[in-house]
Amino acid sequence: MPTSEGQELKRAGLKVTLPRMKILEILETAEPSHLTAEDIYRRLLESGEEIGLATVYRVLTQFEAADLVHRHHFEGGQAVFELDRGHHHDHIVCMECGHVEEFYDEMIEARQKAVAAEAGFDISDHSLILYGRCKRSDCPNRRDALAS
Amino acid sequence: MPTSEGQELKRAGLKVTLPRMKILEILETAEPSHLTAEDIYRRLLESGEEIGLATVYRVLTQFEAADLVHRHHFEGGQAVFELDRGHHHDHIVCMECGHVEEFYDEMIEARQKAVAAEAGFDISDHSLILYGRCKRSDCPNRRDALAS
DNA sequence: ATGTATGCAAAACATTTGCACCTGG
DNA sequence: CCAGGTGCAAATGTTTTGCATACAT
Repeated sequence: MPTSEGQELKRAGLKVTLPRMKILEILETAEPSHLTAEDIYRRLLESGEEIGLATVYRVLTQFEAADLVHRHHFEGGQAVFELDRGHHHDHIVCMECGHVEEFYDEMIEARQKAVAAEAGFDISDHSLILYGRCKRSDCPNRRDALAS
Repeated sequence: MPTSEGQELKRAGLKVTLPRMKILEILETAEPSHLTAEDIYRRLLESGEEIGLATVYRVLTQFEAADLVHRHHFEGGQAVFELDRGHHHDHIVCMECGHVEEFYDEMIEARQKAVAAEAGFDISDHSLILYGRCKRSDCPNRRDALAS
């Protein structure tokens, strides 16, 4: 019985290997869903896998090329990776606790297109990130400050 | 007679030194107005100044803290710096030639605020970058591809 | 003078790459 | 079996830092 991970990999034209399976599995079950390469590496080690950080980067780069994941450059140096679940969205990042919230706004998307057309650009991608503070005390995912 | 650069530095609470003056001057007269630290370093060397790259980074970081400049993280690894001329705007970046165009859209700004409020965030900053291709043949500022 | 800024070289990081070995189909 | 994938270590590219010297006030 082929796993769903295995099928996804084949569909993407990638050989089904253990590192790729494991990394995909981590991305699929990750909570929160935005992880750095090191986050993934650490989780692999924790679950006893002998996978190198270089492989994590290589696999993530392949996944990105295959549109399985997106790479975001939030503030703080490290890129974060997120599984493409088919629904485009933008991000709000809490600079106090690192919590990431997703949103999608039809009007913003439309205005972006209009603005690009006006400027004579063919847009292939965009990045919209709001930085701020979530006022909730139950803020999950507390990690080192992302703030500059 | 104090130069305008000198006054700006004093206003920002920074001691008036030659490296700071020169770097501020480069930022003020830069065309295009988005420069990497290396861009600035190269221009300093070209005009015969003996200023280290480390100093360029230190000064830019201080300028950023003093809100004299903004630091943007376009794709391609290097941060780019831009003088704060008092008018907030977002960016369209051509992935073929690196040309950067600025835009401001009231509706997008308004929607961002609304979205943030809905999510319970206090927004302190945001980053909106559109990536694409400018179709013009007279595309200025041709540099190494920024594309991934 | 005196505390801060600077230059240089070395460190710190995130990420990529070379290469010998291992593995999936 | 054999192309491609992986681990490790070393290289890369950007940005930061330690420290002795130089400078602004």
